[in-house]
Amino acid sequence: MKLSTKGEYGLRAIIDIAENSKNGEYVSISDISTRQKISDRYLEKIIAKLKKSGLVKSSRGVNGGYILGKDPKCINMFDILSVLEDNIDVTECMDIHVFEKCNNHYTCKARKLWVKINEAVENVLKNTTLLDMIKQEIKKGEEIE
Amino acid sequence: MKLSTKGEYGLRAIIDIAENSKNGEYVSISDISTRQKISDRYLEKIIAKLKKSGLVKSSRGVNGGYILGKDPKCINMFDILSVLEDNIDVTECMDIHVFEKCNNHYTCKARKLWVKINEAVENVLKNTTLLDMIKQEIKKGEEIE
DNA sequence: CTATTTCATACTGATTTAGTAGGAATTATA
DNA sequence: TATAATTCCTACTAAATCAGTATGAAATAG
Ligand code: FES
Ligand code: FES
Repeated sequence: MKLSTKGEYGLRAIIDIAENSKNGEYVSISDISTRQKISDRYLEKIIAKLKKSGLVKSSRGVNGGYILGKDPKCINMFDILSVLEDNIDVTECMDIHVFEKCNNHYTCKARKLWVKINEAVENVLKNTTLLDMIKQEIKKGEEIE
Repeated sequence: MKLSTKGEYGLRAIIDIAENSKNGEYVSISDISTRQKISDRYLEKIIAKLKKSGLVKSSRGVNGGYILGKDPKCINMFDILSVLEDNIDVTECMDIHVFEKCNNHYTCKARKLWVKINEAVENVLKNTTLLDMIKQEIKKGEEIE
């Protein structure tokens, strides 16, 4: 039940972009990779997916890099992770294309749980925006730290 | 973000046991494997985990097999899946033992999402009992099928 | 022109997954 | 007591996936 590093690194990367292109500056892979301590070659490949989906836009050449493709409050976690992860469902049999795999799709009791888990996860993902992730939460009593 | 077959098969197996040992009869691996269409050798290994954790009890020899170790309403999905899956958290860094892995555990913005997902999944798992899974739901309008 | 950057494609070692295999121990029943 | 049915225990393995490398072309600012 684990996310791949693509999902993990990719989310960290887009958060990094959101935080570091505040003045319209492009954020380069090398910057992200040093800040996030992730292999730059690997990051390239991961960010390519974000690019392809339109979640980020790019500029080549000197001072190039990436910026968000949309307003951070219009990007939610489901958008991001479904691009990064090959599939986001808990089991194969949740995928309509492989529904024959199960011995008895329609009566299978286990299926009820997969549905519930999927719903719960999707609910979190769709209701959490990129803005939610980057905004500072001011909580009382935390000044001490 | 996918469950392993251990989790999938294991849950189907314990549901099968719950449904087929109604009169105190032990349910054998070969019965489960033919009903569920899962390799019996593989099932052996999976059910061994359930046995070890006390979720099922076994009897060797002729007419042997497995029965539930507890009342199905006292077994929840978290109990079952945490025994079957090596880890149930969405990312490594949710594991306290590997918290150094993250570049900055305390300020990492991505972490907020991992926490939310984990909470949502745990909530479903802990609030769904084995009894919930096996009981027939009578819904109006389904007699037609 | 040159340095810097993304973009595209192919390759690879390590790890994990999903099983298999062989046989010992236990038990009901005839 | 012999036998068949069952769990139990440990080791092995082929295939797939993961995580990352490698190479170099294309674009662009200065
Ligand atoms: S529907 Fe896939 S496990 Fe049953
Ligand atoms: S705490 Fe693990 S990704 Fe940040």
